[in-house]
Amino acid sequence: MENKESTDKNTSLNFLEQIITKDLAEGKHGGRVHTRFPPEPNGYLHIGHAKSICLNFGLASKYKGKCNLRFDDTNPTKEEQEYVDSIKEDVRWLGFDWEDREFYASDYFEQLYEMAVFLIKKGKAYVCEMTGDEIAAGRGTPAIPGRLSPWRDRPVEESLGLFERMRLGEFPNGKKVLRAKIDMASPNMHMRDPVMYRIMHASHHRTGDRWCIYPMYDWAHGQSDYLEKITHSVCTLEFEVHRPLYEWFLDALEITGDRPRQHEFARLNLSYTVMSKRKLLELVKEGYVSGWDDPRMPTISGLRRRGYTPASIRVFSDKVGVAKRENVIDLALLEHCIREDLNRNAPRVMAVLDPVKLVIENYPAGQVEELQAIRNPEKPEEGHRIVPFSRTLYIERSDFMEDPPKKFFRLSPGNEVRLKYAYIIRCESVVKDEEGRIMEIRCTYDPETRSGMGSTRKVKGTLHWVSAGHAVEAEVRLYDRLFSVENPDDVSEGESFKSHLNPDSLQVVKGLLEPSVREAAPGDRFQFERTGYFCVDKDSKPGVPVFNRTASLRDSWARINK
RNA sequence: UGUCCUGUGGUGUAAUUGGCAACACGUCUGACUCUGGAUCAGAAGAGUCCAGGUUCGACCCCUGGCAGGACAACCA
Repeated sequence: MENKESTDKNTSLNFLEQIITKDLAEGKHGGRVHTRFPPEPNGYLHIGHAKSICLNFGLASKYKGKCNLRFDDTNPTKEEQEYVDSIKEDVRWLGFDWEDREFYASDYFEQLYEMAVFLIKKGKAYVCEMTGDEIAAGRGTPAIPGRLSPWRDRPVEESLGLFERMRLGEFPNGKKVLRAKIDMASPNMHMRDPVMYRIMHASHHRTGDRWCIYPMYDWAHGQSDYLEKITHSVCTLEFEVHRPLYEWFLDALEITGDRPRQHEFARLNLSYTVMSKRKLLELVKEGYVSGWDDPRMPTISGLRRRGYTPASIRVFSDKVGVAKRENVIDLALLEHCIREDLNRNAPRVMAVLDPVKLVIENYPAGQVEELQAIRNPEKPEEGHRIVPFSRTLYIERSDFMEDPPKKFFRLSPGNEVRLKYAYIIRCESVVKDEEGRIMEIRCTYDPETRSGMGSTRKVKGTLHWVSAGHAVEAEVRLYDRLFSVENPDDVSEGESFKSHLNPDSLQVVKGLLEPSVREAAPGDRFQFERTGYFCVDKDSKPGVPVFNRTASLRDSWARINK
């Protein structure tokens, strides 16, 4: 029974793996598996792209194949070198290696041009002189067939000549296009004589001004796959309707042997998150966030800055799975993945984010003890850190209650708790200001109970603390979900997704931390004891470190309390 | 009143290709702890969109519905 289950787990393949396994078994592609990750360099990568990256590179490595990085740079007006650089950085950071296979659709412009000439000669493409509006109008609607272009049956030689002159720059933008001659009555809109080339007098981030005609996605993509000998061209569901066209071009080019096949999977959606580049760009441009790498953004760079690890994102992508049905993944799963990673790997540090002073009346003024605290209980081999202890400390305001309910195990008048790594203390009295706000908690300690002394006394609660005279002040940014509703895209007519922005998604507090964080460098991650996981921000200044909250610890007391 | 795709616990993914549904997240109990985190133990929660059919037997096959999504850029 147990054996059966474990075998099941091992043999349980997702649908793409099943396709590949079958292809391999049938001897397709000569036993090769070759995938590609093909971003357009028109923005920053987000967690949805991470899924695609993990999928494509993961499939390749699982089946001992290769995965290319290919920039789909066929629209110079939207693309920039900055994006190319950030994409490369993000893919690398995620832990994937495309080796020497960094390709660009723009590398194939010449070959694509030759292929187009071939199609014209075969009578399968023609130069059309209708305006954009005319083409759109002539295409019809999904239910109504389109009309034939008046240029559809012009002589091959004429199209050939015109196409060459398009390339030479003799015509202004929009004056002519090259269209595939397919079927204006097809129920599939993409088959109604799709545009293959448009005239764009724009300089390209890689080819400069060498070209003024640029291939459309459908024309460039499949052919690029073919030229790179891709076996499995994996893309998202919205390209499903493009597949017949993808096949048509390959057929028209009379490619009969080993050709790429397109397969679609459902893109990732995350609750409390928007994923479209357009919307993310809007948040950036209109200043709702500080930039593409704002720690609240679902971009790879945002998650990185927030403190997510590459491994946690890879694990997430794995747990999310692949299928063809639309999905909305619970943000809690992503959070679970980073907690799991950081709980195991992040060193601990004590921090007080909402401090209240605590004075130990019977502890000698001026005395300082250097206590040993374990760096990471999950990794004892990492040893200890030193934490100074003194008469005046700060504890978390929420760790004290004057009138505690039954199951409150923290500090309250007359009650005892342990200060982590230090002593058992008892609360003797509280000092308040005129408004009744607690200003100071007065305690006594039991000198026999220092950690490691082997005291057998038991208390129900343990508090974390920081020595007032030694604490390091830090800016601590507490992040919460960017949107306050599960599906921000679900808006009523005329409303914007921005109406669902969470006004409390960022709260900045001044925290007090144990002095060991002085050595922390940007990118370092910690678990603040009893609080959550934090990452040192890239903008951190030497004197006052800046921390981003990666995730909070689950507060069971809050759960009991509610 | 077009074509294509998809419907399995709250969420996501499985089910050896026909043998009465498993795993993960989440939720809820409890135990333990020098963090009430972590860990450990346990529970609730779907009978697989609906209706027929084939079959000894259907999440899986067939028929017909229904629901959701994609597609009408010289974007990708």
